[in-house]
Amino acid sequence: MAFDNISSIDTLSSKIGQSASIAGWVYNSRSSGKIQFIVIRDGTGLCQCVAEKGRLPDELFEQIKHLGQESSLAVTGDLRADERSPGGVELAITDAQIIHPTADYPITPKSHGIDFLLRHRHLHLRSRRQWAINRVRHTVIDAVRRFFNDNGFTLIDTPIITPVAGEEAASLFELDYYGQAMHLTQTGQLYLEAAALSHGKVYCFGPTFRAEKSKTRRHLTEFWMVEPEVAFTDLPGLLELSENFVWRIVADVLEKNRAELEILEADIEVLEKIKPPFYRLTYTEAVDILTGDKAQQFLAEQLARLNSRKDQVEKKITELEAQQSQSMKKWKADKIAAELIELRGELAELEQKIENNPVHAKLAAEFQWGKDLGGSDETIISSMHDKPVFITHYPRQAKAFYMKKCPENEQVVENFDLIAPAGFGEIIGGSMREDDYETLLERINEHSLNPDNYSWYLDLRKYGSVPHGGFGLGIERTVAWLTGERHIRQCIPFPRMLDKVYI
RNA sequence: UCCCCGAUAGCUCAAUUGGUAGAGCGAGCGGCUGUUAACCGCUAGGUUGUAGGUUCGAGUCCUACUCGGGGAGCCA
Repeated sequence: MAFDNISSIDTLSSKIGQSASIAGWVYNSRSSGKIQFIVIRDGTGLCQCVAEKGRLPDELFEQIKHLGQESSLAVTGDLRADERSPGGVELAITDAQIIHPTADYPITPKSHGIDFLLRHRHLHLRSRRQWAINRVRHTVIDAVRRFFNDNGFTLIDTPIITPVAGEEAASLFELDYYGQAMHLTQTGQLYLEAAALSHGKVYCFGPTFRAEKSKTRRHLTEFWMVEPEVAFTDLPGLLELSENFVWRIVADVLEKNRAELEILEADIEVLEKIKPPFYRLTYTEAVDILTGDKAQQFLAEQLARLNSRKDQVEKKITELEAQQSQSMKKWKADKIAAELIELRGELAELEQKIENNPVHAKLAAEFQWGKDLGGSDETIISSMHDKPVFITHYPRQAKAFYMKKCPENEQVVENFDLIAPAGFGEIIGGSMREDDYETLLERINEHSLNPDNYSWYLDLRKYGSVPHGGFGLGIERTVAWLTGERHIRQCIPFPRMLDKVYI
């Protein structure tokens, strides 16, 4: 069989009534004596293929019957519309070529633990959920590039190997560069500022590395970040740029990946509401919310909801366990056992949240003006809103040396974070940059940094300095937010995590 | 670095008070012409993470370690 007559599955619905060939892998198969159903995936979709005894050679029928999951094959047959097929189109097999029969595929159609799946990441990428997430990721990245390219930005690639830290954080991966200590980049920003004074509007997009000891669902040691930098702008201008940018990403994903979002059970209705203007809070206002009655009340309500759900789940578990002790049909007993496993999982998760709730409430209530907002604080603010929230004007002492002091209040800087709604948390961090030579030098000294390491960066303030600023958006966090995936390790094909690289 | 939880068949999980380690999926064989994580029957599959301890007896209790998950701090 030549492959030049192969149709991709996503084009089959326009060919109903015709004969077609597809090539792919066995996603699932069921046999029923003289009729077999094989669901084939080809990277563009799923197609249920039917082998009916008599319509194809007996020998082939037997071969197909014994095909394991993920066997590769090409099949030819007649296309017909059928509601019972997953894609609405069904292929009645008349011929097939088995390309590579597979036995003992490790990832079965039943559930698996995360450790097992990550050890089999090379195969896990074929699963429906991972497939859908990676398609959304593709759209997000495409939207990012299109947005900037369509709006007069020039792509500037910044180095991955850098001699100095972008921010003073010590948690960088160190590299032996011909005997000299270098680091893997944690931001392209400083270089981008140089480029912005050449092109006006620039962006960089690439992998970023952080050696922080953060073991949470929001952290990876290697992740992708896009960073625009704009000359002649101000903080309101940056906020407007960010919200239009995020809006475009959401709109593109909604337009191009509706099917994927449905597979992922993402909340499409909520995403459709994501339109500018986003909410704007200052850091001080955010602190007032956190330490005020509103947040405490919100958390108390959340706790009540969690507890009532916990009671429901516990009651259900007790009921099912009681049923289990009675005699019953085997299939029913199995169903109850499966349900129990799921409920116990949910119960464990609820208990964790119930345990964390008062801790988060305490952290929020006792929050002191001047600290950076913690993960749980962001989650609270995030959960209280249905659209992304900007938080601006953080205390100077909590932020990086290059952020521009606010002219009206020198205790704060002109920066912002964008918090995704519904509890996901920060997806963007950005600021206006200090553009005055003397002030920047002061700030470098304040942070006990060596000015010699920043001489070229300081130079930018000596020759035609202008007000400028930019931000960074984390791709994996954005994908996690849009897809409803709770952990960002699922939002990059091959995740690198604290102390853990599987493949 | 700290706190909590866990480790039982290839995978997901059971195992009552400390008393003969089970089920489903997956694999193999058989049956079934409309299945949707199909179903039904049969078969194979185990050093209960490692090391020690308590006990007549340990998957279950104790100690240490290893690995994994979640969270805090820190950070994007």
